[in-house]
Amino acid sequence: MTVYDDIYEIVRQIPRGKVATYGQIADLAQLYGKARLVGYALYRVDPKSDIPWHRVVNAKGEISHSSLRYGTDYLQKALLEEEGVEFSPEEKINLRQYLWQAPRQAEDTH
DNA sequence: GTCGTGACTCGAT
DNA sequence: AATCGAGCCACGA
Repeated sequence: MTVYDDIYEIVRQIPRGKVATYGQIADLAQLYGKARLVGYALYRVDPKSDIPWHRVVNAKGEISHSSLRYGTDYLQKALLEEEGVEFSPEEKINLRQYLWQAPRQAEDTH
């Protein structure tokens, strides 16, 4: 059991057509201020996994990626568009509209 | 064992 | 509004 498992669980809870930021996920995982771990966790995950990694974007609403890995930037944008998420001319997402409103006290379900 | 880097975020200038 | 720097933890060399 690692902190990554919590991150994965949270990412899986992101509803279709919504997006979440690294910082938000980190907060839900009780990792406030450690958003980099979230990015690292998603870096470790494979596109074929059950985790909707494409619904995770940075705080600016843009698609972030390390390097030219699998062209995941385009894939992510395509997947989000299929879910109904619109991109600005600058290829940004309007977080005011599409940001996932995480359930209150998600980290303390018991 | 140390050192550097990374799908990030925030506060201050 | 945009840019710079510091902070956080895990992993690879």
